[in-house]
Amino acid sequence: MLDHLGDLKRTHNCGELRPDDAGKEVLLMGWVHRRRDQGYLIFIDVRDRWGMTQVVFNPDVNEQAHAKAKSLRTEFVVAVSGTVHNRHEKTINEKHATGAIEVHVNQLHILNQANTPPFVIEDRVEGVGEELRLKYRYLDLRRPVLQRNFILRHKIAMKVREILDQNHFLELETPILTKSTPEGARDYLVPSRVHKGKFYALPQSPQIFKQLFMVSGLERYYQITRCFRDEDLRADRQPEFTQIDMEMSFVQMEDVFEVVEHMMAEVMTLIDVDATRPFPRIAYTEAMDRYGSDKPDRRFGLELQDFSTLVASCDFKVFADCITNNGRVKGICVPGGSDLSRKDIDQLESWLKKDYGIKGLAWMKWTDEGVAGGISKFLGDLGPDLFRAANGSQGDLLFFVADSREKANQALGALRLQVGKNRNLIDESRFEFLWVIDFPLLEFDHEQGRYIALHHPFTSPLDEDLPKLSTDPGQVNAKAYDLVLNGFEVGGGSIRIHRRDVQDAMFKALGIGDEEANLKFGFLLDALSFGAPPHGGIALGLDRLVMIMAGEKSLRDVIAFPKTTSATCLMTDSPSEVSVNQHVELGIHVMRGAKSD
RNA sequence: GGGGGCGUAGUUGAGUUGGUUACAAUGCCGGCCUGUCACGCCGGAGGUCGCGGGUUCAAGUCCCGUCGCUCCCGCCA
Repeated sequence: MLDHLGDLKRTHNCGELRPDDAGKEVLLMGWVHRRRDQGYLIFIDVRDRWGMTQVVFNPDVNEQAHAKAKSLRTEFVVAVSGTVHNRHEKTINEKHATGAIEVHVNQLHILNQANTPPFVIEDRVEGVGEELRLKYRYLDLRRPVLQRNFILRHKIAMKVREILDQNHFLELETPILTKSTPEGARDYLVPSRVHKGKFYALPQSPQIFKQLFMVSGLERYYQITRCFRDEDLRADRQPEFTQIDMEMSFVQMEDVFEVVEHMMAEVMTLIDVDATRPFPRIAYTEAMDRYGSDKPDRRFGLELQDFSTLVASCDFKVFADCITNNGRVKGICVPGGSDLSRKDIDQLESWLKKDYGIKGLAWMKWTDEGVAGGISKFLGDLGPDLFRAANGSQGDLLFFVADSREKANQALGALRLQVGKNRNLIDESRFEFLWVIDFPLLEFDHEQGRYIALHHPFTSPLDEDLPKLSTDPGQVNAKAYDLVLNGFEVGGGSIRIHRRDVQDAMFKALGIGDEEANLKFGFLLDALSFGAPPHGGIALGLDRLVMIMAGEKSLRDVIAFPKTTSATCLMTDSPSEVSVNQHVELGIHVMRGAKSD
């Protein structure tokens, strides 16, 4: 029989009672975490968001409550009132903050029953399958580890708002139902009932709207807002995610860096990390050359080495020919890597060949008997020279990739990360911020036969590169920047184009004609012609930031109701089919089994 | 779109070369227990081996297909 809540009121939460509270009459509410029925004594751990408190049912204290407690099961919702007692020395539980006290219950209210949960509500349930956890997400979210993540997420959002408010930013909202734009990620579309055959798009980011706020003279904007991108998922990519979106007027890159670094440093104090400022900066090309990545993880070394000059005229044809064909011979030196087995190396090689299209992964070891194995026999005296060039020492292993600069960088960048993980070279206690700057404005898309914006089409070119926009677009650098933390891109932004003539030139370079530009972005172009101030900003990925700060490996652990890798929700079973009536109302005809190219 | 891993009691896993009634832990149910805290002890229930097809005298095990979860490549201005 269930009890009503009535006018019962909590006096304390389950995490706060201490020996000082001994003697107090208290009332706790929460879930039955665990039941230990000793026959005479019944111990129950009552759990709420704040912690866990042991309550004791003793027939000598209250026989009725003791009898009622017999029926309690895991996850029942209870209210217990009783007296706080210090535990005997021998029975103190050091594992819990409340472990020195217990509540002797004289009244038990069972507020709700519970089915046996499909998995134990415990932190150490690493084994529970993702599928179950997602289906019963509300139970998964009862686990203290996940609750900690969301408490941290809340604190981060609060801190962000606090700092931005201090810096005179206004929190402003932008539409969720908006206009589909070309360029960029695939849009999620929403059909219009009123205008059949027409669609809204969910925002990939509020990019254009925040620029319009600047035109409006609101000067400083921010928003913690949802963004949507219909692309395939990864551990660090969900179809809907949250950005800390910011924009400021009358600023240069340095002003944006200043605000963001200040904000991030404050945010990091929430996990007792002291972020050293200013954050280091690295040019995009240097990042690619040294780390093989535009988001380098600087918590460990293993930097890429360029051996091209050394091997240019060597006898090993693979290397020499590669250099002759304008390629690069690069590599990484793995400290102590001579213990890698042939099998380990073969696995790495076949992975890199498949995923990064390189022709092969060469290697050699510096063993007790000198440089040996792999390609060392083709290199002769050059072997030791290469180890020296890479600052290697005995016991190390050198990996080589001979390919185009881009492919070599990309493959070695992936290898560097893999080796760093496999050999535990990454110090998880470190938090390394990094600005990546000097991005190219455009990159040539061979499939489309035109330039596309590397960042987005509203990114300002460097002032000095402006003339090259019409003559040599590929050589123009952008006023764009990414914020990288521990190998994740946690933010990206730019100084925007605020002049109509420059925006026109940009669209021209992108091969977007006047007509198309007007159709897609006419309102922005108009706005730029009414006195738009110089402005710029950034968008920070809140989910990724929380994930990294919480020490989690997946975005799913910091998003309350995340999607699976196939973009479904196992709890609500969305997406789902809708009635034909709804199709008709929206003017939609569904083509089953239709395939796009 | 492509590649890898996983799928067996409620849950997490084991299951040999294809061979009798599919195993363990935990959870669940019942009983016992006055200091437990991942309580303990005794007993019990619990299975469409993801799904479909094939090979075979015989399939959890081999083959083909398919679905789901997951990691990666492509994609993600």
